[in-house]
Amino acid sequence: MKRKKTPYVILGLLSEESLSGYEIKKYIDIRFSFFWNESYGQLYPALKSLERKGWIVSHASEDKTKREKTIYAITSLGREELKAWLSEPVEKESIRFEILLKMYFSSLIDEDVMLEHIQTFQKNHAQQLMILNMFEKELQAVKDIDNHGDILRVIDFGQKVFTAYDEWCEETKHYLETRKNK
Amino acid sequence: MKRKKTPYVILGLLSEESLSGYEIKKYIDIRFSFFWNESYGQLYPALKSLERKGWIVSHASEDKTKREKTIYAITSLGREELKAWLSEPVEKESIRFEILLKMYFSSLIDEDVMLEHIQTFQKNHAQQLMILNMFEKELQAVKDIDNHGDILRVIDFGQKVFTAYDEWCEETKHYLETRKNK
DNA sequence: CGGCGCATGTAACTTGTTACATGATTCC
DNA sequence: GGAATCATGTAACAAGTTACATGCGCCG
Repeated sequence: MKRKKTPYVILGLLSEESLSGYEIKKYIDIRFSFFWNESYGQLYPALKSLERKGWIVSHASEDKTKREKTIYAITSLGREELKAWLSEPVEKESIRFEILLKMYFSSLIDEDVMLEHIQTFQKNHAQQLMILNMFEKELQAVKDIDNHGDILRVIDFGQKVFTAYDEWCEETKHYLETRKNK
Repeated sequence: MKRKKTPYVILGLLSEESLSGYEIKKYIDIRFSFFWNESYGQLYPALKSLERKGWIVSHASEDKTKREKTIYAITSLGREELKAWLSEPVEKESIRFEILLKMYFSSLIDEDVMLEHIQTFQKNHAQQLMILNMFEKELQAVKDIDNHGDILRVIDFGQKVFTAYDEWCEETKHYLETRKNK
């Protein structure tokens, strides 16, 4: 059974600090983007639903000089539910790599087109790897965060995987170049 | 804009040989499982829709000793559409790694529970890697398939990535063990 | 003759994306 | 004053999963 996971990302982030919906989205886009994504269409309704269940509570922002926003805070019930979910087995992820599908059937198209695809894929992920390396450096500077080590482990996952991608791209480009010249 | 990709997997497989819906599903489950998946709920309706568009045609199986099945074959129009899709840029994949989300917030739960998660994740992917290694050996034995090299490239992707996963798991297990004993 | 795999399908549901709307505030 | 970003939302749509139904053919 596929369980909705949006509520738990929200709970996770709110377990660290109270945030508005907009801030949660920002947070996910910046920190989690390499392994997670959420759209507003999922996020805002999920916040409403979590509040109805009593897992989170909202209050207006205090800084009256700025535009008011709705800040959400986790409740102790929400914290319990989060812990319960964290303890549950990880569901099998269903991944779809369009690039591999195209590579698999690439004999049907021009090598140069496939090379273009690989090039773009490689560039995109090199970019992501760079960002991760930056994050890692930043994190190593400030060691006072409590889940410092856990975050570094998550970043390391990205670094390992994106490095693997890069190597694959290099080899595959070479393969396609060779195939082209015969 | 997110385009449905099920039709193109079907077209791809049918570009190699004519198959029934059931066979297509089998094929994807076995050969593509590490980077793609389809459910019958997507597959059968997609076949109907592709036939209506004239991208594929169906005919009853010939072997009358066995139970009849509907075999689909790609049309030249379908082949053109497949090629057109293969040439289009690869869309950004939206990946969600539940294991990383749980790792990120793992300070909230017992180390042993998280270790269990990692253990399972590692075991599952080690299994997949083994299967890929098997496939690779099989493929290297029979070199007469036309897109032999492309398939090997796809397999290599899986091998690289799953090896990266395994290393990450080892290091993360070690990290959690250390964290546990302090 | 019972169970498993072959074979095809669909309805109900859940999940996720996109596009749009609205208006405030900030920065140049 | 106009563009960008902050901030919150929703309706319509698209995509994907699950659970179920049905029946054949083969093997032990």
